Amino acid sequence: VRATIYDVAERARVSIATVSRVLNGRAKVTDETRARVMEAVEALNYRPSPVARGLAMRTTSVLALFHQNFQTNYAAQIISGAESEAAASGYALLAIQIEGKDWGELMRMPGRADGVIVTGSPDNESFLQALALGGTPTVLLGHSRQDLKMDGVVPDNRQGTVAALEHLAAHGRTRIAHIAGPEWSTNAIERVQLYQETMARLGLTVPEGYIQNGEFSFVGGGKAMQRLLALSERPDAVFAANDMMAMGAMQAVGEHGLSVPEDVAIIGFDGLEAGEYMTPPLTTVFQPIEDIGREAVRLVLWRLENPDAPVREELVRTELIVRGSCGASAEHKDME
Amino acid sequence: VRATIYDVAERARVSIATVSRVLNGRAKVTDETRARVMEAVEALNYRPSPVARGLAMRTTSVLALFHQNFQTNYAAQIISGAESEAAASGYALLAIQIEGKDWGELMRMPGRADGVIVTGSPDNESFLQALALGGTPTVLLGHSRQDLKMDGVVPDNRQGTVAALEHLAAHGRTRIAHIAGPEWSTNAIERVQLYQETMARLGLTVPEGYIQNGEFSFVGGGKAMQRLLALSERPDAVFAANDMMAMGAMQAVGEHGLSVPEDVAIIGFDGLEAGEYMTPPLTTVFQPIEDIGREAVRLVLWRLENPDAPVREELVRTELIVRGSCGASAEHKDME
DNA sequence: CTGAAAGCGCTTACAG
DNA sequence: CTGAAAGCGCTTACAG
Repeated sequence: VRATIYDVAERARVSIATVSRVLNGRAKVTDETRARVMEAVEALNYRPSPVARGLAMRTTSVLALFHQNFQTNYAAQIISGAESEAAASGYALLAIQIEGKDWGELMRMPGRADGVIVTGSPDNESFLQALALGGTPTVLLGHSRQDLKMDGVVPDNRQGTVAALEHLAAHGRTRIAHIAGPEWSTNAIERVQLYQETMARLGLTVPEGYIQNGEFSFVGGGKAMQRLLALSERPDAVFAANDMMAMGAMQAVGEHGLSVPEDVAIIGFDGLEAGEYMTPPLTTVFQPIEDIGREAVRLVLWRLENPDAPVREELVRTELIVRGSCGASAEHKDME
Repeated sequence: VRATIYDVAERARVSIATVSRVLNGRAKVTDETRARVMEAVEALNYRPSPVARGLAMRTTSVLALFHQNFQTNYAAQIISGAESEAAASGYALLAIQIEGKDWGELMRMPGRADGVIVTGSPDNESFLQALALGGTPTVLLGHSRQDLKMDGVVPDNRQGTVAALEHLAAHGRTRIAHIAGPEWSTNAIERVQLYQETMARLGLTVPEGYIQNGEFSFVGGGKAMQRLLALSERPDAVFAANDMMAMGAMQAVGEHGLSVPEDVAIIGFDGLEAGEYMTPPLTTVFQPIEDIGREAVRLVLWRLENPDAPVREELVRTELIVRGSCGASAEHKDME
C-alpha cells in the first residue's frame, strides 16, 4: 500500500532515475522537474524503502551493538550515547543482547549492519573470529585486537585503579581486597590484574581470598563482601570493579554490624549518579560511559571510511571522585 | 567479498532456487542435493543477506522501539525485555531515542521495521498520525488508541495509585502532595488524574501547588520536593510518579533538615531495585517493567498476524510494596 | 538535465 | 524434485 518510486515517477511524469536524483540531491535537476517530483512525493506520502536502497547501495545505514545484557545502568548509558551519535550520522542502532543467544542467532545479526560494536569479551572468542572473517568493521569496548584488526575504546583502567588503591593506602588502609567483575568483561579482568600489580608495587600483600567475584551486580557485590568479612584477616578496605557491587558491599558491611568507612573503606568504579546518594556517598572511579558509547560509534564510522588504517585504540580518561565511603572526603576537599 | 547465493549455487552445481529452498527448508529437496548445497554453504561461509531477503519478502524481521531517552533504568529494562522477546521470534530490535530527533529523522525509521513500539506520548501526536498512515503495526506503551488502531500495554495505574494513596491516608497522612512526571508520558499524565480523583474520593484536599513536575529524574524530584517544602501548608506525604523522583525527594527532605518518613512519608512508582537500598528503603508501586517490554513485543507480533483484529489493550498488574519510606512497614508486615 | 537499462541478492510462482 | 525467470524497490553508470 505504500507508494514506491514508480508511483512518484508516474505522477511527476519523469523517470524513476530522476526521482532518485532529486531525493538524493546528487545530480543537477531542473527546478521545475524538482518541484514536480516533490509535489508527487508529498501527495503520495512517499518514503524511500531503506531496504531497497540498502540492496542497491550495499549498505544498511545500521550499526549493531552487542552487549552481554542491557538490564543495567551501564548498558543504558552506552546505548544512549551510541544511539545519539549514530543518529547524528544517519545510522540506526540495532541493540543485541549476547546473553541467551546461541552462536547461530548471533551470527545472523552482523549481516544487518554496516558496522558492529561489541563489549570486549574473551568469552566469545569464536564470535569475534567469525566477525573478523565476515569482514564487518568492528570496534570492541574494553580492548582492541591487532590480530583481528578490531579497534577499541577502553577506559583508562590503570589510572583509575592506581588512583583508587593509592588513595586508600595513603589513608592508612593496608588490607585492601578486590571485588571483581565477571569473566566476560575484559575491563573486569584488566582491573584484577592492575589490582594485583598495584598492591605489589605499594608493598601490600593480597592474602588468600582477597579477590572475590561479584558479577557486576548489587547482590553479587553483597555476597562477595560477606565472604570477605568471613575471612580471618578481615579487609579494612575494598576496591570494587563497578559501583553496583560497591553499593552491594556497603549494604553487606552494614548488615554485618560494621560501618563504612570506619571499619571498611569502599571505592567503586563507574561514577553512577546513584552512588552520590548512598549513605555515605560512594567514592568511585568515574568513567564517562555515555561518551564511551559515542566514541565507539565514531570509531566504527571512521573505520568504514578508512578500511586500511592501522588498528586504533582510544583511551578514555577516568577520574577518582572522592566522596564519603573511602573515609577521606574532608581531607581530599582540602587538597583540591 | 562475502559469498552470495550465486556462489553457493555454482559450487553445488544447482540453481539458486534450490539453494534458497534448502536454506529455508520450505520445499522437498533430495538428500543428496541438500548435502551438496550445505557443503558449499559451509565451504564458502555463506550467510544470506537479510537485506536482499527483506526486499524479496517485503519484510525486515526488525522491530523498532521508540522511547524518549534511553538513559534511565526504566528504559534499560524495557529494552532488555523487548530485545529478548523479539530475538526469541527471530526479530532484531532497533532502539531509537525520540529526544533530539526531528520529525523527518523519526519518520525515516519505521520503514526499517515490520512493527513499532512507541512510548505513549501525547507530545508526538503527529508522529503517531504519520505512523498510522504509514500502516506500520504499532503498539503504544502507556495507552492504546482506538482511532489510530494502535494496541497498547499499560500498567494498572489506577490500582497502584489508589493503593498508594489509601495506604498513606490509612496511616493518618492528610496533606498528600504529588510529584508528577513529564508531559510526554501518558502514564505520568494518567497518574496525575488518578491522584486528583482519588484524593477527592478520600475527602482530602489538594491545595494550590501540591502537584509539582519532577520530569521523572532524581534531580527534578529533589527540586519538586523543595518547592513543596516551601509551601505554607507543608505536605506530610508525597506520592511520586516514579522512583527516581521519589529518591530525589527523599534526599531533598533530608537536606531540609526533616526526616522520612516521620515528617514526610514518601511513595514512589516502578519498584526499582535501587529503592530497596535507600535509607529508609523506598515504598513503591511495583510494575514489571521488563515484562511490559516483552508484552509489547508479543503484541506487535500478534498484530502482524492479525491485522484486522480489534484494538487490544493489555493491562499489567501493579503492586504496592511497603518498605520504610512511608512510615508503615512494621504494621504492614504484621498484616501479611 | 534526463531516460533506459542493468544490477544489488534474494524468493517464489510457473513449468517441467 | 529442480530450473528459468520475474519481481522486490532502489541506485548508477551509460547514452543522449
